[in-house]
Amino acid sequence: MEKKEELKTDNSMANSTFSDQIPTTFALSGIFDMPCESEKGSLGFMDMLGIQDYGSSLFDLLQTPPVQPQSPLLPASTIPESSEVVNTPATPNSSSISSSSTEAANDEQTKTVEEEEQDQEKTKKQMKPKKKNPKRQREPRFAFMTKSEVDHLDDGYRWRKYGQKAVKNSPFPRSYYRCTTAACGVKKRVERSSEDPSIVVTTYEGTHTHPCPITPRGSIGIVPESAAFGGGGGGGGGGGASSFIIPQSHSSHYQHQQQQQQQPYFYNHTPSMTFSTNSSSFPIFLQERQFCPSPSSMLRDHGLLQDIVPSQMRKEPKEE
DNA sequence: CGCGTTTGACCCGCGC
DNA sequence: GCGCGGGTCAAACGCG
Repeated sequence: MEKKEELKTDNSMANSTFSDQIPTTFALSGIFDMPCESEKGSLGFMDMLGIQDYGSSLFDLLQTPPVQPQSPLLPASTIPESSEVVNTPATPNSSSISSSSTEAANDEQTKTVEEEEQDQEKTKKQMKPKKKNPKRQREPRFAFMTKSEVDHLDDGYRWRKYGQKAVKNSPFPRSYYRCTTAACGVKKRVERSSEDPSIVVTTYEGTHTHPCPITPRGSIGIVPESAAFGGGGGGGGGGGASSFIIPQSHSSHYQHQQQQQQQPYFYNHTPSMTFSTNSSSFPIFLQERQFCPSPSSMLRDHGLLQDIVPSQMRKEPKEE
């Protein structure tokens, strides 16, 4: 009962129009989980940021003391709370590297005969395509934290909620979303930080196999904040969510790098992955695992990674 | 009627 | 082997 109320409240937030729920400040971070085998070889910007491997638990991440007392990208004066939390990469000591989140990335796989039998045995049990595949590969994952009142951030795609679970050690539930586009198996998890309820942790998993339904492929890229605010999310019907704009012009560091590199933040099939900013929010991307050592593969498909991560940050790791 | 959400049940992996 | 926690399914329900 109480739980129900809680969830209702949660939903009400998510369903609110982003216009009145629009967060004034966004602080972001990202987690990448590439289905690579190499555990230690490659280095991403995770190293650039002095970040260690992340575990699968986002809460571990949130609860981990920051490596950097204060990120130069996040003026604490503006976002005192989030700056601490959001810039909270796992410390070398935070051995929350479970990396064992056995995601059913390939749950679309065909079932084996054995599994069919199992299904039959389980009579009323819903047939689950999940199999005991020891090498279950995970889709690339990207997570970031957002300081927002709204749970479900509108990234331009349409999502359908398919589940919600209570998260241990957290009063807030975790919501599971799936891209509504057929044949697109991208999933998204949204949960609110128990430490700081104002922080929403969104985890994307997989790669969209289609252009953004809201922002056509060609028009995506660097979205002007104002435009993104008014158009990207709002127009999208992404489902009562807040749009978010990746800040660019306000981040001196990023801007500087960008100007130097003259490379856009986003790549082709970028959804309108934009993050709102009030001149005080900065995306901080973290890598959960590591990048695939193959440069070509990186360029080809990074999933959401290539959508969001600045190119210079995605520079292929020097062979180790 | 179509689409999205809610929610309880189920499945699976992991740790003990 | 068992329990726990995370992830998913699908029927029921709500809404436009």
